[in-house]
Amino acid sequence: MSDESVNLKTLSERLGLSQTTVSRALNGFPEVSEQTRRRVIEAADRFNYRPSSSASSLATGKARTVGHVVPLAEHHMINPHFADFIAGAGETYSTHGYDMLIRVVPRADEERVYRELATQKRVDGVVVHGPLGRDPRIPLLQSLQLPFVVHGRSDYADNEYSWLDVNNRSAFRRATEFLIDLGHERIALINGLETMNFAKRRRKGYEAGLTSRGIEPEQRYIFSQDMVEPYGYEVTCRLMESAAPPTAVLVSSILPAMGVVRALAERGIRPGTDVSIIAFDDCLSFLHASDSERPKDVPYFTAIRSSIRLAGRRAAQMLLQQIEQPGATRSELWEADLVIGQTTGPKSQAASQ
Amino acid sequence: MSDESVNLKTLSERLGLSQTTVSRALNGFPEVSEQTRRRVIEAADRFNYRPSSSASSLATGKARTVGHVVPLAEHHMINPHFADFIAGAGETYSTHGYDMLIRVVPRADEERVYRELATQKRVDGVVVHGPLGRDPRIPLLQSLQLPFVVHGRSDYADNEYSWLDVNNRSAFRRATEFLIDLGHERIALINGLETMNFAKRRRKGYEAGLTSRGIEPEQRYIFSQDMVEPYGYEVTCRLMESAAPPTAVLVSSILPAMGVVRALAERGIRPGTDVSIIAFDDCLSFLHASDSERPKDVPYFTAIRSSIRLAGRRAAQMLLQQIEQPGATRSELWEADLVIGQTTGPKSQAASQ
DNA sequence: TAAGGTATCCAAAGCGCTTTGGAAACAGAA
DNA sequence: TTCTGTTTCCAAAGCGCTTTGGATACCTTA
Repeated sequence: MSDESVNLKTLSERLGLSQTTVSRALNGFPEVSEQTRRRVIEAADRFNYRPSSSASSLATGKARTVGHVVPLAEHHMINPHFADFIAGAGETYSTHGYDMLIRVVPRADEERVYRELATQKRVDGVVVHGPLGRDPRIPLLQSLQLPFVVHGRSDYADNEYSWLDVNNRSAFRRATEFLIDLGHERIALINGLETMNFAKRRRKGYEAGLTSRGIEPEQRYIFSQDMVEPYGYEVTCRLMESAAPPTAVLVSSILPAMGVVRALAERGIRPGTDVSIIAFDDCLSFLHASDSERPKDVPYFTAIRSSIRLAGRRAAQMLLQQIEQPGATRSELWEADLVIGQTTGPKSQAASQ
Repeated sequence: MSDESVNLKTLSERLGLSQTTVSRALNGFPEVSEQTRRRVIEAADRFNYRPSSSASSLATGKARTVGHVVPLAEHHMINPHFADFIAGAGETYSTHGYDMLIRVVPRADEERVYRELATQKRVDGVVVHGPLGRDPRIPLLQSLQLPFVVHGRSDYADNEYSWLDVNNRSAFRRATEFLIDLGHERIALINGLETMNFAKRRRKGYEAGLTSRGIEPEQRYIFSQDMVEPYGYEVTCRLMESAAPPTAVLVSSILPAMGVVRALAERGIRPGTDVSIIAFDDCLSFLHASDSERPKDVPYFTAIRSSIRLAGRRAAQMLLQQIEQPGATRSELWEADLVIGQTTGPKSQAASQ
């Protein structure tokens, strides 16, 4: 079928054409007749020709690759939400002929890695994950002139950059008010680490919800940690042993929420009946039924929902757009949906005493 | 500090040396004096010089990149275990100066993508995820001469290739026998999709365990689906409503196992006391406490445990080794640990009637 | 002193592609 | 017929690196 390696040179020789013409025919330039173009394309896939990516990116200066630098947390936890975001972004890249480059590095090496990616021209742009309060990566990338999109936001009032975020504040405020309207007053917040910007905004929303209904936020109901299952479990155990256990909890992710459910189950406390739970649901694929065709019945968790996979898709689109026509920074703020499931209900009589 | 773009040419001009010498100094060749080498290295990082990756891979023919092709299932589920595997592999790549390239593509495009990666010389090797019974990717990659390591195994008796796998059969056999020795007889298997090779081996192990103790496997206790949380929930609901509900369940992943717990909790059935559960635990980071320093107390799930993150690390090492000295295929079969937690116990009297 | 080794360095030829600046061929217009 | 404009193609110069095949200087040794 095909020989060793067909490159532009051998292909053009076989066709009796110059490399220029073949290259132009394949890349859709107008200065080649339709007839030869067809001939070239036909030969190209008969000989299974694919341009060497390193050669073309050397020649063009474009890598047709975007980078994702994922910091390795101290305890080597990798954010579980990451997989779905990556899946979404990856779909977009694939359909646009881009590749995804991932570097897993310790926090301390991040800056070096971004510098490397930029000066090596390894990637045409990057997606920034998990922005901090005033994230140093943002000015860094700006100074490196590397296009980027932030998934989330950082607190730079004066600084224009592209981001895609969920309105965490309003989502948590609405959820809190929803619980209060059900009669709940002692509402716990099981939040993520507040070094993450989104966690801070979520607490703000929660507090705004409480104070809007005349309830004073209390420190003993607020928790902040890595969003893993055992965290939800342990916090709930402690809360339920405490003097005035909450009648509702607001949880920053489905993962700790499952821990909450487990802790309650051990104590015979029924979610939705005895204690209400609202979780932030990133629509992680492994927590949802895989046959998406089936008509949805009432979901288990009452949740504030926003698909992280769609976010990945959209963030990737925004980045590609920015790469292809530089300069235009654009941002999007998504509202999350409040979806009523089985884990919320009016404050129970038992708990109210 | 530094000008526009420093490349080999400008750097060597500033140093008053040839490109050859500078290149050799930086790449540790012996034919350059230690003195000039130091001078070159010092200048290189003063000017923030980094060789263009496309140029060097064009010149050397090596991409210093490994590929992971992740197939997009029909229902767009991305395997949750994937994130931790990738994290492990990514660490290894980073410390060895390799990059990780990920392509998320529909199943139907996989072959084309592998061909592309190989003929473009985009990557030096690939990791194959989730091998099927007789996975066509294996002969394909062999014919493409692209180094690869399979995470898992495929059923090619005659065919030598590198793989890294957990001994799923023995793990599930041991777990089954453990349950039988606790007095259980009606043991359900909540398995993954049997198109995946590992799921088949797990069922074999389960059946071997049963028959070794004189129990006939029964179809009604065996389930096979995508390993998501709702799957465990629904199957358990059905099982518990059935005429002869199992007194123990063996679950192929922690994710459906959480669904099992949820279904039991709803019915007031206590795991470990009324019904025993053993789950296969890939040590997913988001299900474990993030402070790994803390002395472990008894884990919640009794589990057959094997860290998928370590597997990722090891698979990456094996691949890099194979890339750097081609030809040597090597394989490893890991035994999983049976870790006793709180979800197993002797068959309860209530259930035995 | 000359011959032979060795330690340093360099010019130039690729790697496989894109793209600039024509050239050739052919058409229609003067 | 000659001139201008189009269409279609090409030769050659990069892109930034590695690497081959010397060259040059500096020591040894006979």
